[in-house]
Amino acid sequence: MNNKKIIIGVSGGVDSAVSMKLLKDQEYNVEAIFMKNWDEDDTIDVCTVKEDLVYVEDACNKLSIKLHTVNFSDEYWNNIFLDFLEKYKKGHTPNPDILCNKYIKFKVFIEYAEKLGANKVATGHYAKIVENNGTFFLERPKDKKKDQTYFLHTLDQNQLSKIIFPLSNFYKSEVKKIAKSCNFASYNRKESMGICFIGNKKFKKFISNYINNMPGDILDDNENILGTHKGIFYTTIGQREGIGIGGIKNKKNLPWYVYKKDLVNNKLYICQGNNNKLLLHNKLKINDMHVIQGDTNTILNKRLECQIRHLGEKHQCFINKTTDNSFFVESFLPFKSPASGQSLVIYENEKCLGGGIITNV
RNA sequence: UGGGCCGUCGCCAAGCGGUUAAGGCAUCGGGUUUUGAUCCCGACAUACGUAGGUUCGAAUCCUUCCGGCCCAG
Repeated sequence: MNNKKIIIGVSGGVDSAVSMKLLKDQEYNVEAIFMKNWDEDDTIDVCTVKEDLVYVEDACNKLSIKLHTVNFSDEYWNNIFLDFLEKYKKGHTPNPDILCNKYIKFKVFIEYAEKLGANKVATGHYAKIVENNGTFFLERPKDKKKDQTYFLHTLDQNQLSKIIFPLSNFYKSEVKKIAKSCNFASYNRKESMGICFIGNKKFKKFISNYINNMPGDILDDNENILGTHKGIFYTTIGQREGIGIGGIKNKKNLPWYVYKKDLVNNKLYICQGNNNKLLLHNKLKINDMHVIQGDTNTILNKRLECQIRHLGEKHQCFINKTTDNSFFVESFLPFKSPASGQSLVIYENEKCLGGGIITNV
């Protein structure tokens, strides 16, 4: 039993608590790690870390699992947050949670687990890992509505070989039932959302602490000035909320969406209607392409599927290499409001093949 | 200064004598979502530029004034 030592990363939510329980049932020697990746004194207010820890301790106690607490704030700051800020300052919209999985949850965390004598780690992600003759594949989980492969597409063979996702064949509803039967305090806890270190609903306020926002013009596609924005960094492509443009004479009664940001002139361009052509793009340029298995040639010139956001619309697509070593992804169904900095993730049936960063359109 | 038009929620905008004064946008609150967004649901004018009048009854008719626009000048 002791050679089946596994370290599980826990968050305080039901998913990781139930994952512990499932691993325990499989007679693993389970120990838990609660990662702290942010020093809460830097956040705006709400410190959820303490509260999370209460739930974690509750589950660990009920399962008699040893709990370790680690602080990866420095690693997080250096590997993720600085990059995150850098991208934002360039007008991109990065996805820190993807980087967090790549550099923290499945790198620093694995290294730490190995020091504790475990050769396997687990998390409560909804995703599946399948091994075939020594090659590991990342696949969509049973519960398609909770599919988190989008956030995990940067993992490599080495990482996948060490990970177990206990929830790969469970529906969320089943997980909740198990949590209830185990009497975990977290069983009906509200899901936490938003970037891990910010929490929900505070994004603009948060980002303004790190980036200077200057007011500027809001224009339509004919260069008519429609209003003033509070700062171009507050916004992202496809955004509706917060633009503050009301009804305008001789314009349609449709909401306005950001379709372009002009960093140089600090101008924000908006258009009306969720399906406005200005928001739609059939071809995206992708950088930093990562492929989970094999090399990037394996994804070229064949019909694949991709999505540009978590749980987003699935696009049939073809991928080509560009002359400058980037990739073009073409889709018949246009991508709606693609934002540079966001990730495009590629699939073939149930398999997640990898993905890259949208650079421009 | 003559002539014409117009002033209804933060913004657009219906209503033209009896309506609980449409609707959209914005905003706010909630739901969905381990990024940013999107999306969904809910809230949101006892009040119709002002002061009088007509009428059983006015945002709707008349007059005063205030404000804005257009054409003449």
